Amino acid sequence: MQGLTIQEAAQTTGWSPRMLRYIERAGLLELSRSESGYRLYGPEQLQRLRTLRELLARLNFGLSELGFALRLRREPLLRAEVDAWFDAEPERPEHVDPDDWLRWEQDKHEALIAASHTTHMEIA
Amino acid sequence: MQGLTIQEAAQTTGWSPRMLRYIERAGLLELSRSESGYRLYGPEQLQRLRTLRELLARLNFGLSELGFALRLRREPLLRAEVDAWFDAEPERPEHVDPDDWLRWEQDKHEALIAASHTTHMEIA
DNA sequence: CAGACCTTACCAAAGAATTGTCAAGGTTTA
DNA sequence: TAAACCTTGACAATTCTTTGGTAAGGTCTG
Repeated sequence: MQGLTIQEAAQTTGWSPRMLRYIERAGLLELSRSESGYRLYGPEQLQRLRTLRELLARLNFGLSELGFALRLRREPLLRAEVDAWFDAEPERPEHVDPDDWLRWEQDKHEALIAASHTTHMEIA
Repeated sequence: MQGLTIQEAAQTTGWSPRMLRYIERAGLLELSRSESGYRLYGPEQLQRLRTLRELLARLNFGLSELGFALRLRREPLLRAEVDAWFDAEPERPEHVDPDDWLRWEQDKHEALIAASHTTHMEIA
């Protein structure tokens, strides 16, 4: 039987079994199955799961967001429409006070979603 | 004073004033401001707001997801890491039962997140 | 100056995503 | 066969996002 069972995989990756199923369900990891339907985690899957943990923690986003990134790669139409929306007619806003981009100390949670946009735009 | 005020913009776009501020805060729309700090919505902004409504409804995703798409374009590092994760060593899973991809009638909410991956993969 | 706007900040209701847990039933292994 | 796994499905606690208010104070217009 090639690969670890879900419980073993959980131990070595730090995810709970519940989450491992969730991640699979979200389309973020493909698994092989044993004859009888058991999930089988190989070295590559384990590696990806560990990397995943790191990514989410380090870059500050969640599974649903990664799920959307996946949609963007799998659905060219979606990708196109989203790109189109972003690229539409920027029409220079005249009055963009640089203050607006430093005024980053505000509402408890609205700050969070906003913060994500600057997270990796260091002082530079 | 070039542009509609937030209340007027709300009326013609279908968003609430609260949401218009939220959208701006999320980095999804840049606005000019009047001398005294009032948000000014020009025709382009109004158009983008209407399009946005459509997009979200039609393609079935939310502001946070679009926010993440924005991060992906603005933060090349993030983009690179996410791409790298997706592209890592696919290691063919031997046993991918096509049933797994039709067994789409399940858990009340887990079905939803999963469904997003097939939404636009018609019968074809 | 009064009324009707606007601003930001905060609190909280409603919804959705995340995560645990348990039940009913099949598999593996000692 | 019994213990210790696995499967899927469901319910539910927790947490995060989305959305609406409301308060305190500034602006615009009559």
